[in-house]
Amino acid sequence: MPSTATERQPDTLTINEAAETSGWSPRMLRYIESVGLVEPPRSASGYRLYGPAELQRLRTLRELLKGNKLEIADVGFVQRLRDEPETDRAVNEWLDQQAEKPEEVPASDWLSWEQRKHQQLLETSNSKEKPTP
Amino acid sequence: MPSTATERQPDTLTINEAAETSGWSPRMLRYIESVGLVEPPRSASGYRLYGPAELQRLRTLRELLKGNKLEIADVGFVQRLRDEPETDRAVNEWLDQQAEKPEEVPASDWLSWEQRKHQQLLETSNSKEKPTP
DNA sequence: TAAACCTTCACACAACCGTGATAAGGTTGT
DNA sequence: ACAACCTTATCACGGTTGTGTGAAGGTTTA
Repeated sequence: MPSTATERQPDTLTINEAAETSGWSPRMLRYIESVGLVEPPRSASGYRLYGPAELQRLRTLRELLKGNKLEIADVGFVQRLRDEPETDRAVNEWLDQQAEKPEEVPASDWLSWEQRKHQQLLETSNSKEKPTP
Repeated sequence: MPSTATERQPDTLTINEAAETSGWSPRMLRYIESVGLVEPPRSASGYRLYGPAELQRLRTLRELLKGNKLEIADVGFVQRLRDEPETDRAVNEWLDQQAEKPEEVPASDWLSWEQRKHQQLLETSNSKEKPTP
């Protein structure tokens, strides 16, 4: 039989294989995908195909969470703050208000930094579509 | 009777008064304090004393949450990221890994921005003690 | 075709979050 | 001294997170 378009690449793993080599359970791989942290491509019939990049992300995610006392939702929240610079700016402004001992910190430093940051964010973010998984 | 050191300033409110004028319930004022977002000073006998600054923060917090679909814990988490620049850096690096289409974005921009950011953070953060409430 | 995968959906459950209510006890003010 | 506050601590309860288990059904492969 000739090779078709749906043929599996040599180093793409299916979900149970990826689960074994990454340490996550299949259930958690689906959950992590639903949160938007590691979204593997799909085969023509809908199977998740984990490649080396996804496996690497899954392993480093594990270390990230364990090493910093973080939860999956926390990382998802930071991702949301990147996608919504206005929200990020609003929260940071509110927190700045707290530290506002006006004679100690000019605060314009913080503001200009925030502005640079979001400008970079907009310049850098290219093609962030979520095609309704 | 002569004035003592514990005499209340004219524009400091006790918790129930602060609750009425801020819209939060007394319960939530204690909760918000436990999360570390608005920590009013205490009288000699332990009563919370809300001044104009605290009331302002409580009102803007309300708007912040409603306007951005945020929860109290979310704001607390951003505060934690400010207190722990290493954690913030770790999460952002992990998220950068995802967007790493190396031929499109130099990524050194992002890195240098992150470095500027945390340098500013360190320079700016002065006297952040939490005296075990 | 039948086993062994995969898919989504749903029930379950401990742990925590936001919130109220309530109890037991100290403080303030008249 | 007594009412009206304040304090901390606890029970409660619906909602979310992180996780397992299982059902009902498509796909791959021997």
